[in-house]
Amino acid sequence: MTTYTPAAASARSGFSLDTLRYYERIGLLYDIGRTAGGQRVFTEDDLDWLGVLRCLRETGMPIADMRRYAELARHGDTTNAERLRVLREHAVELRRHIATLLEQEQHLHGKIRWYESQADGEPDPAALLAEPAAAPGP
Amino acid sequence: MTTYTPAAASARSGFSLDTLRYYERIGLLYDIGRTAGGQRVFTEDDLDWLGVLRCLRETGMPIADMRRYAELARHGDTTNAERLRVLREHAVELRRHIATLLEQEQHLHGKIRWYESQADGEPDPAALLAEPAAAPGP
DNA sequence: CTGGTATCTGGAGCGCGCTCCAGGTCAAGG
DNA sequence: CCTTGACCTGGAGCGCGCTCCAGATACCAG
Repeated sequence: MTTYTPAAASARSGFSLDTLRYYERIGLLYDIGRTAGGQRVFTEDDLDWLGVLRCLRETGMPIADMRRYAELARHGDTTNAERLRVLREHAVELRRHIATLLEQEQHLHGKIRWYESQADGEPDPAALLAEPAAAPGP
Repeated sequence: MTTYTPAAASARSGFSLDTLRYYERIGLLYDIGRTAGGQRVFTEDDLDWLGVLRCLRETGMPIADMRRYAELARHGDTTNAERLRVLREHAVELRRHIATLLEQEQHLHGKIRWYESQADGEPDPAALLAEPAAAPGP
């Protein structure tokens, strides 16, 4: 069974060493193996779990919620239904977030187009009176 | 010319009073009018500008960058080209961010489907040996 | 065995983006 | 007028998610 040193786990997961230790301390990582001397030993499964953490983290789940999820995961398959609930709720949140980003992206491109039109029509002095802070349209 | 009290500006912009004051202190808001007694008076243009700030903020632009943008805006139309550059760069960042969110959303739904399949096929004991931490597919 | 690098622990510190507070001033209704 | 609620300033405090540090220990190549 392949195992990984902390440095390797850090490289593969993309989390810093300090973050890995921090995650263990606060309960996001659990049952991490140790050598006789007390150094951490990461397994493939640990790396898979870190992948899950990365997904949740990157999609904006707060650490507190991730702790709840980790707690459920630690308690075995009897918590599957609850875990499903958590993930579904998070997916809804995520969708909302993406939606507002897409919306604001439109505004942003509206402003960009406005500036582009300014660059093109530069010699027109009347255009300079327009309000750059305002959205280009009504 | 319509003007707004701080409370009204807060309500319309969605920023708290404290945030509006904070934004003025750090230079995101500038040339905000005052009454004889020193109370702020917001104009329509100020609210438009707050809309811009909201867009940039919600799309994840750091305050430091917004200050740069505000500084440019404060210096009139001669900075249009630079402002355009800033917005374009931000739009690229934003696109990248949305892309990773959409990607991770797929992972998330993959995990959700996995849990759903567990719920359905519950009586199969072999399924319980599968690793919930791992992504369902390759 | 020895030296050098990797890792350990507990705890302090940091950067960001607000948010709250104290102690006072302003403005509008009665 | 006078009260009452909105607003003012400067500065401290906070929640989050790490990140850094000191001082000690573990592992491994030579």
